[in-house]
Amino acid sequence: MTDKDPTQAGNVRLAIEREIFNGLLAPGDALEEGRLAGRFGVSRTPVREAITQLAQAGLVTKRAHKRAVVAALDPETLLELFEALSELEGAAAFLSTTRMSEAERSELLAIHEAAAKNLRLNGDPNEYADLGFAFHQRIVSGCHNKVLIETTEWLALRVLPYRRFQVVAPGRLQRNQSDHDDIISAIVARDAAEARRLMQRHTLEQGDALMRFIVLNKATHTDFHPAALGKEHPL
Amino acid sequence: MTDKDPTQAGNVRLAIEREIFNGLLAPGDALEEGRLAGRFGVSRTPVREAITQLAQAGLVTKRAHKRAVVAALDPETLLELFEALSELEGAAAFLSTTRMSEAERSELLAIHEAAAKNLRLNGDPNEYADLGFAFHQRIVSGCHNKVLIETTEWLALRVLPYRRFQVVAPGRLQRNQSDHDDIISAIVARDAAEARRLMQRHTLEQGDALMRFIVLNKATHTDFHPAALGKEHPL
DNA sequence: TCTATTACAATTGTATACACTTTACCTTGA
DNA sequence: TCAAGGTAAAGTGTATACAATTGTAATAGA
Repeated sequence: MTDKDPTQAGNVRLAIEREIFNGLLAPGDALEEGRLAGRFGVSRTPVREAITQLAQAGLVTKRAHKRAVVAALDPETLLELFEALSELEGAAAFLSTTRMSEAERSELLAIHEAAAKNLRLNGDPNEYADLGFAFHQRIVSGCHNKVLIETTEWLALRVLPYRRFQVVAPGRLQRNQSDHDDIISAIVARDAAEARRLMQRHTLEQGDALMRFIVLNKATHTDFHPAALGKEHPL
Repeated sequence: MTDKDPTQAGNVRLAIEREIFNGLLAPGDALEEGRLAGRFGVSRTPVREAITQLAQAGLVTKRAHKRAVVAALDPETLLELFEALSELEGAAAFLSTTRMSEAERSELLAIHEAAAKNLRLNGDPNEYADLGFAFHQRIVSGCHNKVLIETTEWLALRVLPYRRFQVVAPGRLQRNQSDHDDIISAIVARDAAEARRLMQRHTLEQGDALMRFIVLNKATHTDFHPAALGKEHPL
């Protein structure tokens, strides 16, 4: 357990969050307070508090007197999430174009080039996914608006368990990289409006690609479980 | 207490929320669990759960072993909130222009005209404020994207205690109404891009106007307390 | 055999008790 | 008088016990 947060409720919250992202807890799984309490060696109280926080964050759904379950995103909500996210990331790109410090800009460029190199040399797709995530994250944080950053990351958190699997679609990596190329160009040219337009379209297309992948594979939520997906798709 | 939500934690949460918006609880005020429990006639447990939810929503801040306090928005954060909100409301306006049903559009027009009439006849400013809020709210809900709607309302909630006082600035009402005029025109003309641009600028200017009002009056957060403001500004 | 009703088990919601941390005040010394 | 330390009071964090609600399964009736 992490020792960063002094309160057990916080630790439990992080632990559950981690299990959701790892896939140990898949969307749809029930979160029983008693069982979790036993598993983490605490009483139900901090577990309950952790679940309350996660519910407010949208990662789990919770109705009165019913078991909390890991939020299962139906396709419609998933699309809505990406649409909203695309607007926020587009806005962030717009602001970042003029607000990023020189250091931030060069760091973003370094990440982009590392991703390009990874792609050229057929590197680890997992590493490429991480670099892609870092790319988005840096553009968002570059807008220097804490509220906007928090809000964007809040939404990104909810699609994170799904977003990882977009890269398995054929040709997605190249398309992704060329999108990033264009976005970088706009930022370097200080064309904020163009950066917004490209970033928004890019994120929206990520969502569409993921949706296609889901529909084509008739995949249910649990199929995204890393344990169930790991063998077929060496991500 | 509302009987809609069967759980007491939910009731307490709504009650505290209401007190924050009413001004009974001003930004900076401490939320003591024991005292609130006594006041609402419940134990500390549901109160604590309610506070956890409010903290996650950003309405109160809470650190380990310290008393939770109603979130006090410093001017910088307030500006950031309006900037983020302007992007979201702009995006909603863009989408609503093409997605609103005919019924929704005519309802929006009705609200707008009621506001115009109120202004022409020097009606109750309080009613005008409500109509203005409804105007924004309808444009947001018209985008038919639940995630975007929730996110926008989540941010709007945080500025709500402050947003009401913008109208006291001289000439704000007329300017506000003419902005709404232009937005309506763009929506009626199905010019989504223009609707976005106008809506975004409008919300951003609302924030600026509020900021000016704050700075000019050297107002601290508690000065926004309705009880302290009510006499001077017959809102 | 199927359906509905009822009793019971499992789980959540709330209250209370206790431990730990922080805060405030008071004492004590210079 | 003021600073420093300590002690008590207040408040939060957690555990446990109990109440209330829901899911479930078994039984009775058609």
